[in-house]
Amino acid sequence: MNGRIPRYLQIAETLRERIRGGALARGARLDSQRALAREFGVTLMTLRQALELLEKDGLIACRHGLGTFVASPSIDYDILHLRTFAGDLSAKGEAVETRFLRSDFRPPDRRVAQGLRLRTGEAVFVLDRLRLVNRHPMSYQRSFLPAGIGREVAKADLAITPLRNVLRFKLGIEVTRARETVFAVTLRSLEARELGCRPGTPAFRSERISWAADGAPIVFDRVFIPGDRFRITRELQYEGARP
Amino acid sequence: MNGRIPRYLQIAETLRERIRGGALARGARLDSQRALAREFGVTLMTLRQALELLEKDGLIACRHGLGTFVASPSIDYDILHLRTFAGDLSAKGEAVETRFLRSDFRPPDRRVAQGLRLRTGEAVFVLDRLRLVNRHPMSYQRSFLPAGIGREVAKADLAITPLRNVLRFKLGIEVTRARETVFAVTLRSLEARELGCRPGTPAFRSERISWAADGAPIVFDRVFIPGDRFRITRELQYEGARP
DNA sequence: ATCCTCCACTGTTCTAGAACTCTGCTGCCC
DNA sequence: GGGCAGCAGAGTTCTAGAACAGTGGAGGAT
Repeated sequence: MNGRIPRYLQIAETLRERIRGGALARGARLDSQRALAREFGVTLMTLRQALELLEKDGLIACRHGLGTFVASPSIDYDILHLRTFAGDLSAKGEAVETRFLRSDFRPPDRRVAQGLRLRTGEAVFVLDRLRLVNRHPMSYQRSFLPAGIGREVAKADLAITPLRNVLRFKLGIEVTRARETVFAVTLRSLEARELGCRPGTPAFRSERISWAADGAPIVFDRVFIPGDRFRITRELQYEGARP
Repeated sequence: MNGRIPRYLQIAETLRERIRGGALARGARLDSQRALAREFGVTLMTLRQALELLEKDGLIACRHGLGTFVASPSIDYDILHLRTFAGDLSAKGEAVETRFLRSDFRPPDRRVAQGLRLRTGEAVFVLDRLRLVNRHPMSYQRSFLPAGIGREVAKADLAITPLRNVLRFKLGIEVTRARETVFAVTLRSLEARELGCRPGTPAFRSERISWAADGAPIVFDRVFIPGDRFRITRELQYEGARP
């Protein structure tokens, strides 16, 4: 029956804001623990409780004798969870934003044509988007849709409406199955430019095909995510002998 | 240059022993934090540091106003994809071969030291192996083990005995839990040479920590897999209403 | 120039309390 | 009997220090 928030949680939140807001750049060193304790008017123990929280979240890294540093943001993606990428991120309290770049009708490459089961010569609707987490580019996503669906989708304002919602509410299409394949690649100049990194940067390339209930392929997504901003995590449990 | 072990680590180890040894049954309530602090002759703060460790390992659960309880080991049987990412490809009917490269005792880097919960200065047993599929190098694997375990493991003929079997049958250690994290990287010259590709080749780097039933870290595996030889695939099923 | 020792600064561990909240029970009051 | 106030005992948060331990640089010795 009490709205009281522990001091160390408040401090953690304040520091989190500073990092998120850019007041503390990645790799920067925070003030010493003693200085921060003075600034917040708490003891070392209390401040350290706050830091431990941030460290557990991977936002900072403490190094004995050196200082406390802002970790380069790397987002964990639990591959066993079925949530969409954006959903996973927003669940972690990050500010996720999708920026519409451009759309077009174009002939697909062979992988896309095969994935969407198109006849040769059939054009597809191409949709380029950029996902930002905490205002930093996180992934460059190019989606391909069959021309028939694409023509309907193109009428919607994709700058504000999520593609999934357009499919579900305007077209009544429900995605029920998907297959995702992840490759390790290096970025080429086009993707690197959009993501603000150098060509040759290591990255994940994810390709996902989504099917409707009737088995018709709906979307082919191709996503590029720089390796320094992302990682895939799995927790494994082995059954068997136990104490 | 110091074998000193913090008091809270010693206490955590003692409690771990009690749980492992059956002195504390699952679901049993531990003595109150104040009583335990008295018993070990430390302050509440120090004792709580020990409890936090055990809680993070999932061995105990603290409940405000009620007490501290030995966690009942909850096994997730619904996670059925237990095959490790970098692990056995043999199930796919490929001719898999493991080539022993070298082993050594060496000081670990920071990531390894942290993952294995080592004190600085403590050396680890390093084991380098190459996995070949159809006689082609597939992954370069470097495993790190705590020195105590490593000394026993080093006595085995690792060129012919799988590490997992050495742990299980010679040391009686059963891995019950693991966490795997996958990064996108480019290969550096050492790994590239072993794998027979050019430096700068895009690759997956997988890091896995494996824990025994009592929560002790056993192995830190670091695996490099060139991107042109491997990819991760997963099937997703969406059922009914989803977020 | 090179090595080494020392030192300042950093994070880390710990003491000895005090006051707080949360939970379940007990006993009073109706 | 039913409800509710209070209480005891549990975990939680916090103070104000002190001492320990790892790092890297400054300055002296060689």
